[in-house]
Amino acid sequence: MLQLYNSLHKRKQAFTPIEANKIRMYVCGMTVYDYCHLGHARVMVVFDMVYRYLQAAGYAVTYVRNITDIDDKIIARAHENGEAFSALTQRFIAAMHEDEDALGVLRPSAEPRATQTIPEMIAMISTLIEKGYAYAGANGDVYYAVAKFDGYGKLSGRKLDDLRAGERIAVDEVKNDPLDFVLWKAAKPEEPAWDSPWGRGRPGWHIECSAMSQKLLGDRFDIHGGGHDLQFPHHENEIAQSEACIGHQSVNYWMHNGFVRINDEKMSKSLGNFFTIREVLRHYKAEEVRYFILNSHYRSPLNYGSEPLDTARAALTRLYNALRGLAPSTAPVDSEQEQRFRRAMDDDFNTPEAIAILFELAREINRLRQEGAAAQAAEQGALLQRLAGILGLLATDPEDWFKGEAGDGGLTDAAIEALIAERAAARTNKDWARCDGIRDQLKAQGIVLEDAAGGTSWRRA
RNA sequence: GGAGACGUGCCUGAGUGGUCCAAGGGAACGGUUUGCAAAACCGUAAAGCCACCGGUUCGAAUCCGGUCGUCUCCUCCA
Repeated sequence: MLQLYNSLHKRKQAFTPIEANKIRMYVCGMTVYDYCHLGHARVMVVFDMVYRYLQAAGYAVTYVRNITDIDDKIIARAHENGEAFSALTQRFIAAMHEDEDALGVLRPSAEPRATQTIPEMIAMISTLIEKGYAYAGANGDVYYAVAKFDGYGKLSGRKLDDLRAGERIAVDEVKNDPLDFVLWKAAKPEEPAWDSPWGRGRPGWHIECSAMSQKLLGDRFDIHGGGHDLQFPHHENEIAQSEACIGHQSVNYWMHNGFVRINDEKMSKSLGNFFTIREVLRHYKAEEVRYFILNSHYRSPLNYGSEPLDTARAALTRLYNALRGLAPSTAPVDSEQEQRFRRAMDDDFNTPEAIAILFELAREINRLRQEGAAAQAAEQGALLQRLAGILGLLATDPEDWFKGEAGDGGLTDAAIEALIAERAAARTNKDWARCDGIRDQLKAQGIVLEDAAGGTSWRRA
């Protein structure tokens, strides 16, 4: 029985889908004006893990993750670059897809774009005005009247009075209430704009998600996810918009993932302390990054640094080592390990616990191997691969993982094999000096040799 | 100022009333294996009371209160 932490109620709850065996899930995606950083990577990987696990658990999952492709920052950046905003967003959408593919993130069922959902947004805003939840300002902007919505603050645990007491709310004479937020922004000349009943303009950020989720998932869906920082105001505003519009609850479970941090500080664009995914992938394999993310619980803070990534590398080396050279086989069904794996995952996606079970399997495989039980080892190997696959791990062929690619100026596979053959001859002659010389020579070039009963294998460290 | 989260070994990271003298990974130490290594297996050590203080309970890392510390949100942010 899946239990998940619902941010709306601040506790774990048993998960019950709206429709039996089906799940509709929406996650707030990226605003595409720059390369994705590790914080984005965490959202991608975490919800990819959720998506994979829910499917493995037997649900038919419709997973929607939007793309915000119109926004102030996009307009500003395009202006700086002297290019059309659509050219900018197209480029960064492509880059985002490259990063996702590298990280083994499955494409969502749908990736709606804000600019392709404008009519739905306009319709929704119109409904909100009709129902008295929104009003058009004198300047052509349309605002949501926060005070009109009774449940405002229920997700983020805020009270209107507390918000008003905050010093950071700017006074704005166009708004009836400083807390009101914009649904439609009148366009300045030269800015991208769409026609609307309130004049040419563009949608506010919050209405985008309400409209896109409703368009693709309907008035009521199961799970809504996103980064923890979106809880307020973005998700709070989404609730206000969607629920005022349809007249009932729209999302059953809200999930928020924790931040990636640098030296105990949130990694963010505004702080400037971020690493892009592609930067990190120059030093580490994508699977190491994925392991690093999944090795802590999705709601915990995650500190980025070289040590945890190195640890991830060592951990994956151990797991792949267990799989190396195993014959293809069929995994046992409903084994004790699999049950425990599922129990861990059912407990609000406890991936660290689930990963611990992968290591137990690795140990078991190595043990069986030593005992000469090759067939059983292969079965457990198949199980290890299947369970890891639910996390999007261990999908690479072990040989490829270990051998990787020869870097610039590095030894080719053939050159390495030749030296190993030469060393094998020296071994037969018990010419240990020559043997060790070759091994040291290779080691100096990042090649590690491992002698086993069946012969010598090697890996790029 | 308001709201909230967190504080577990050398590092990382689970565990949220008894099965915990606390999982898993990394690092360390010993043994087996190896020509020697590496990898692997077996084992050991490492958290003297799970930030600190007090309370509830037959029993707490786990619940409650306080203290200290760290972080987040209240402005765009995943």
